[in-house]
Amino acid sequence: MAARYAHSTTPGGIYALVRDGLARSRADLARLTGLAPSTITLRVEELLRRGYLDEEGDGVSRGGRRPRVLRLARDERVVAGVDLGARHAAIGLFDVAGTCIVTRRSSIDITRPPEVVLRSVHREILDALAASNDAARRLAGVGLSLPGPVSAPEGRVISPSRMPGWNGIDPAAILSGLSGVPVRTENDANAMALGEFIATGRTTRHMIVVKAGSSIGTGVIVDGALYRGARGMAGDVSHTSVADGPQVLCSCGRFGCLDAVAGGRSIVAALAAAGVPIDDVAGVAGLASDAHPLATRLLRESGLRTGAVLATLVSFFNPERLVLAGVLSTTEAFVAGVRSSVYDLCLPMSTTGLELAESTVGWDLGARGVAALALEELLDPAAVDRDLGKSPRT
Amino acid sequence: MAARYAHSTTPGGIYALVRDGLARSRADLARLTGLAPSTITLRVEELLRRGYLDEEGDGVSRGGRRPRVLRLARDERVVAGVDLGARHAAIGLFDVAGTCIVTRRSSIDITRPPEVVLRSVHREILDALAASNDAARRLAGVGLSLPGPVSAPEGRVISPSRMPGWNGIDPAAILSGLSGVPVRTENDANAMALGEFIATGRTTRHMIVVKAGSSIGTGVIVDGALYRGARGMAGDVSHTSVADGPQVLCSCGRFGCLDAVAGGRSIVAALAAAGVPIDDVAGVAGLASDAHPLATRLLRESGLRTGAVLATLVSFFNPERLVLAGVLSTTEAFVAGVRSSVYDLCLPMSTTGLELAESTVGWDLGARGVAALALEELLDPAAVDRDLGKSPRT
DNA sequence: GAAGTTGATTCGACATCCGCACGAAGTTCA
DNA sequence: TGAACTTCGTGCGGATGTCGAATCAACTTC
Repeated sequence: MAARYAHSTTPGGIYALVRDGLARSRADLARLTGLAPSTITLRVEELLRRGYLDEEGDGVSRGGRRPRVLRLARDERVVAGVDLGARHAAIGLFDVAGTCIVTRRSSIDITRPPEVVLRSVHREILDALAASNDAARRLAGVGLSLPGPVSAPEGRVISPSRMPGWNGIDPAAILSGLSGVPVRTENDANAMALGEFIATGRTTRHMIVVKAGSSIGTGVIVDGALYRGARGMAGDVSHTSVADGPQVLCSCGRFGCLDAVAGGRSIVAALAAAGVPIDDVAGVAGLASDAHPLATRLLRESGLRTGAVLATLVSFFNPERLVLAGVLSTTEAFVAGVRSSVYDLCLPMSTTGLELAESTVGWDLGARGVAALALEELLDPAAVDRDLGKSPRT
Repeated sequence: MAARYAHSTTPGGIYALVRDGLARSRADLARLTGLAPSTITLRVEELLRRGYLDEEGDGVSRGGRRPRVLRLARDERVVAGVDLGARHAAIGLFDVAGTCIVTRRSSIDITRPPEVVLRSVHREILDALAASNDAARRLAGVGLSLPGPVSAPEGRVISPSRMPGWNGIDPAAILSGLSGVPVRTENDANAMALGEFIATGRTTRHMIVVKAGSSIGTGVIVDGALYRGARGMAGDVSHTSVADGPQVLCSCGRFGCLDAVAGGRSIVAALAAAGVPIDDVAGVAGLASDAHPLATRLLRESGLRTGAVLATLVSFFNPERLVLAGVLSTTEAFVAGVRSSVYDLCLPMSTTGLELAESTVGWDLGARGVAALALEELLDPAAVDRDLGKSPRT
């Protein structure tokens, strides 16, 4: 968070502090930026005059005069966060203040051509917008989360194992062409990490968020910002070998990859082989909640194996939080398995002070995260600086 | 590097740019900071007047007027970088410009009590200083690198497997008490990562440096700065389980840890068991350079196993460079093993653009890195800002 | 030797930000 | 029900810092 708001003394920086909910009054801003109250007054006045900020009325007193609460100026702009899974899409609409207007789920088939999938996504967005009972609202940006590697900074899909026909595609360009608004593409685990980071008040410095669903991936927060690595591939552990795991053939051609021995898809397959045919990963969780013995055992094993890889990552990365998200982590068995492995395989020095928790946000975690990404672009502090004719400070 | 020099428009920032060799002239500073040349003139003038900087004469022309080369003001202050291994200490003395005055190695026994070891280290530093033929020089700071986990920000040694009697110790306090100067403690792999980062011009954004010696550890550079994690434990992979490794009992009580199946100590033990008694890890490298079959095979296996863990880290962290350092990585067999594993186990998307190289710096890599840490404290940009009466900018 | 480049300085104009005093609007406690 | 204290926000003068343009300086190229 320190890193993220290093430039917070510019008008755009002040704007961002309000946008992200870190400051709600002029006094907050003065504290956070270190600027003199008088300076803040001038800056805020300008932002109010230009229509970037709004006053909401008085807040609660902290023992003295009540602060005058600031918020982003309400306007008609709306961003969509779209989290595409293998078979479902989660779509959320948010106003510029980041408040959720509506979320919905719909069925898709990610194996269909990008144009087809994205056209249907676009229709869903427009439909949700129309259903929101405010004709003035208009779409101003989209964040798109995909279940596969996305290169940075280009935003292209790179060799996705579960999305045939998407390799090398730039989905942002397609969806932007359909919708006429800027689109930001991100990997699903990264989107969830960002969503979790925001949901917990942007306070965690170093965090790993695990997306345990059909496949298993991680998103990484370093120093209060999403970490993408050199090419945007950071966090992709689905083809990591699991120590002591069974030598199952993986789609990548190797044996014993995490995805192949612990991913939700592998559990579905194992259940099917045992004569328990279910539709998808959600079905596994359903079975587990009914105390289905085999499903529970498979989930626990999946957790143990996932935990084995996470243990390595925890040792290496020494995060302060490790968050479990995704369908599998809604089951007690999986979570218990992860806990067991991590605490067994990590040295105490790595796990003391480590908070290992399940995400409290539900199925729209990724949509929220990727919407924040779109908002970030829409409400660009640098653009505010430009508008106010200030050169961005170092 | 962007992150490190985000505050570079303050006097201290300008000082740091010169200190770290990124700027050698006023024109360089103007380019790097974005400040107007006139502003740079004023700032530099102040720094010259205050005795922080010096002019060295003219540099080489780039097609126009020759730049007037700036450097840190020469003074009598010297910092020591001390890299303690299990049996040897590497000591380097550096002037404030970071120029190496002298390096030397000496024998130590890290299993002896901290006070004893550090007293001998202190004597060595004073001895080296006395031998440097400049009576005016005086010690002003020490960086201390240790072969075990060091907590951050406290700088205490945490459950080191090879340093009995050091647990919970604050070596900086002891050595500071002996020498009367500030001491900074750091883990050895972190020190090497910093040394490598500096030796390659501070240009790499995301990097993993592997210290492969008696034991195996990593140091991590994120966004151009040493990454320590939540508690300073980042990079410690010595007790990570190796996929498909032999189930050797490790000092931590588990089986198949990286240290136990690939660390130099394990190779020495394996050679001894086979009737090839050698002194230490350096002996293994010696044997390998004489094409000793067993030593070579063991080194290659060690490389393969180390590479297996590194493959996971590369997938997770997506660095732009992976650097091999330490005694083992001076052998072709070990390096070949690492390369083989990494390229076998990583997806191409993680290794395209990955530079996998051996460090070009020798045995004093860690000493250089940790000396830079001491210099950083000694030549604190914030102190310069304070001295010049400027408030540090955001 | 003229033209073009690069490096560095001078100086006036301008914008910014702070310090401080002050006003506004609360809470706490006798 | 005040008095004292706290927190929040504003107005104004002045110190400070930064920039821009012009200029000088010194070298390379042709």
